Amino acid sequence: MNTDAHKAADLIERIARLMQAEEQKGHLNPAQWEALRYLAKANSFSRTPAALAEYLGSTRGTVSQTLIALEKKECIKRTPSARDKRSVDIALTPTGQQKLVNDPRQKLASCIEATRNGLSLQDALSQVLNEAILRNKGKSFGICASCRFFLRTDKPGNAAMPNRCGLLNVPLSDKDSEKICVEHEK
Amino acid sequence: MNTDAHKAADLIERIARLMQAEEQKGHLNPAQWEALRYLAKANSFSRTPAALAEYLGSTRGTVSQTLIALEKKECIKRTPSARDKRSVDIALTPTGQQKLVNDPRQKLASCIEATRNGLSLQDALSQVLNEAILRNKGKSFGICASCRFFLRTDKPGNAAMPNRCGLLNVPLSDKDSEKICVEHEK
DNA sequence: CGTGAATAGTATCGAGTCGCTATTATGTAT
DNA sequence: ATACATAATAGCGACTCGATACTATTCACG
Repeated sequence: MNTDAHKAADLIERIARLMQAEEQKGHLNPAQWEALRYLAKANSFSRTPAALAEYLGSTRGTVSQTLIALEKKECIKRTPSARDKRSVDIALTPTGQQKLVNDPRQKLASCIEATRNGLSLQDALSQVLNEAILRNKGKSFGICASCRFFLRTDKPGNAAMPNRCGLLNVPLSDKDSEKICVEHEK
Repeated sequence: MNTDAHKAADLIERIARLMQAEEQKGHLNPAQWEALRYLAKANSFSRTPAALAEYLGSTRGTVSQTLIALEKKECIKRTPSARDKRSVDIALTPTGQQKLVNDPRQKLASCIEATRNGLSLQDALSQVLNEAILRNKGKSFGICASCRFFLRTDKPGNAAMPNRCGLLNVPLSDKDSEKICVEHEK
């Protein structure tokens, strides 16, 4: 049993492992990098320990520890949520944002660029991810603009917040609409 | 900066992470799974701690610990090498081989199969890996038959060992010729 | 041919991940 | 009002991983 699919699975894991070896070299480790990246592109409803755990396929306990480490390194700031008093809002600090400028992932991206296959690779991989999410009943973490709850309300009188989330019933700026969300559904 | 290549890099790491979450569930963890898989497909010259460390992009110290854990679980057996008295030969035990039958990686392979993109994905990813290896001056770990040191000697009188490795100067069976090797060069 | 340098592997330490099992605090449903 | 669900964290044990130090071989070259 050594199909193309198996070989491709092999390659995904091997590339990811070499990538992670790269990430380990700095002051942040792979889990911390992934958390930082997530926080940078998630909307405010999704910047919570629970959502991050879901995204990483991990547990709240583990993520809690990762966040403690990141806070100690002053990359993030945790504040009690106003919406839900059980919950915690996470925000990147300037230090955290600065880290992402030198994200080691860029090395992988540049290798992909060199093969000139980026677009087709992205397409094929997102199909694989969709399939995996479907099977694991996981969340898709798509951007708001592609969500079934997304409402484009284009009122001229409200240019700053032209859209809404129909699930949480909150206004969304154009910028928010391009961020990823825990509640995203196709 | 959010090119196709960046998105593809994102996807590789995210898929790998979900995969690793799957692997964590069993009695073996991701590093141990990768080691087991490597040992199953590496030729005997390549089943050493040093080669495994190179393959994983890790260090000898770390790999040494992983191997201790795997030996405790009776998945592998370590024996002093006859060739080089500093070195250690690693072999899978029947228990170790049995583990691989239920390799959680098969879930990923089956997701890839479902997209019917296995072949092109394999092709694109191996280009990326080659590029990454090139840049990191890493080893390619290809199969013997594709190596510049590989000699096909097709003597009728030696059907069991029809080939040779020109670097290590040893005979190779057809089966050996399909295994991966630390010394592989294109 | 012998000696110094490179190499193979291991031990050990500290920081951190990760699954697991509480535990506390808060929300929700009946 | 009470039971149940959910958000987060604390603490435990096994393990990874980088770094450093150490032993045993092997190799290169003068």
